[in-house]
Amino acid sequence: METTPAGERLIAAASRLFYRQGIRAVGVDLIAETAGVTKKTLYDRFGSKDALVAVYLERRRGVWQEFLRDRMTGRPLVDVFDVLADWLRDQDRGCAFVNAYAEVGGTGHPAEAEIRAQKAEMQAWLVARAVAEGLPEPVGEQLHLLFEGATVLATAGGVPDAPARARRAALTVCGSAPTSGSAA
Amino acid sequence: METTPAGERLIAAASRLFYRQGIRAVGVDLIAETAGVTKKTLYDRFGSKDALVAVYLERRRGVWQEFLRDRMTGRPLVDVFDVLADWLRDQDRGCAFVNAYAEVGGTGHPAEAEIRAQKAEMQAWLVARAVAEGLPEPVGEQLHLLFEGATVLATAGGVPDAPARARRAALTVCGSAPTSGSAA
DNA sequence: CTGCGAGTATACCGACCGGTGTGGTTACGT
DNA sequence: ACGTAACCACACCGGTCGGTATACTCGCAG
Repeated sequence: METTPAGERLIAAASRLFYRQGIRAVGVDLIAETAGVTKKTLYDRFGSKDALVAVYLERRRGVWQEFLRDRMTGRPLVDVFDVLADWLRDQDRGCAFVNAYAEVGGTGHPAEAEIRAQKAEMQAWLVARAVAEGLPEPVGEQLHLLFEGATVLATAGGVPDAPARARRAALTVCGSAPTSGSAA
Repeated sequence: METTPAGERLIAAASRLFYRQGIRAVGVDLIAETAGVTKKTLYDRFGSKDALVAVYLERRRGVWQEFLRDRMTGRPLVDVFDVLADWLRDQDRGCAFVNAYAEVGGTGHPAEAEIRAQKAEMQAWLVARAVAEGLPEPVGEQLHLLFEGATVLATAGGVPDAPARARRAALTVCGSAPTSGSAA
């Protein structure tokens, strides 16, 4: 989605507001006002609030993926949990896609495709990296479970060190770690 | 929270509607109408929509915990992921507490306490069961990560067999399983 | 110099939001 | 017989919702 300068300001304003306050909690009037733009411009660019929501998620998907790639170059896969911890320091409302699903899931909203796409993209990335380190594909999928679990527990669960716990679990799952005290 | 017959019908209606459509998406008029009750009664019983939301989550916490205890008696801890899969067959909108956090997180909403309480309760239960099976406490916490991850991926992620994957990961974490093909 | 895309400002729409107020009816406990 | 809790019906409140309409200005490319 490319757009005009006013369109960019609208996306920026909507992104901040949607993430911090939720999608339904933010009205189009507030978005337009925050962007220093009239409602007319919003509807000229995006056609509807729902479409703007989809663009918001599409952009956020790109931002996260770039952050991830930048921070992970040259580091072992388990460091993905340290990168997550860093990300969550600023993004204290958790996963925007999980949050969006909570609001629009199962309604046929255009954002649903973006949500599924982000989860699929993340899983594909983890599996690819796992395989590159000589690990079997299912291990990459299991790391994805730990990754999503850590995100949820660090935010909604109020467990700040969830990513660190996930890292330790990941070492076990990857086979390079202590298998607990009661290994049969 | 105990209440009158009309109050119970309101909680039942609110629970169904909040879970399926989201909290902000459901108005008090609809809740009252669905319960076959006037708005006045709703406000006489609960005082505000926010308070009703908190009661909704409080009740749901109890329902899940009962479901969990019933289904898990006499079964090994890893079966918790089978129980989750069963639960999610009906509850296809995922975790009500994660969803609620998406809508009210960080706003001082009375529901926040209930959300945190549910996650703490679930973790405590897993840790207790893990310890009872001779596993160290951190393993119980790691199972919690897998549990939350599986819930998210099975719903928002569109990965129906996420609980099954989590079960396999759990076997590794518990130390009673294949440690992947490339164990150093 | 003209046409057009991007933007401004403002006013409006019907519908719905959470919440309150008034008044009346039934049932039960004392 | 009286008070009270629980409910009903209905009407009302100011505010906000997503979305549309009209009319005007500016810069730029043909």
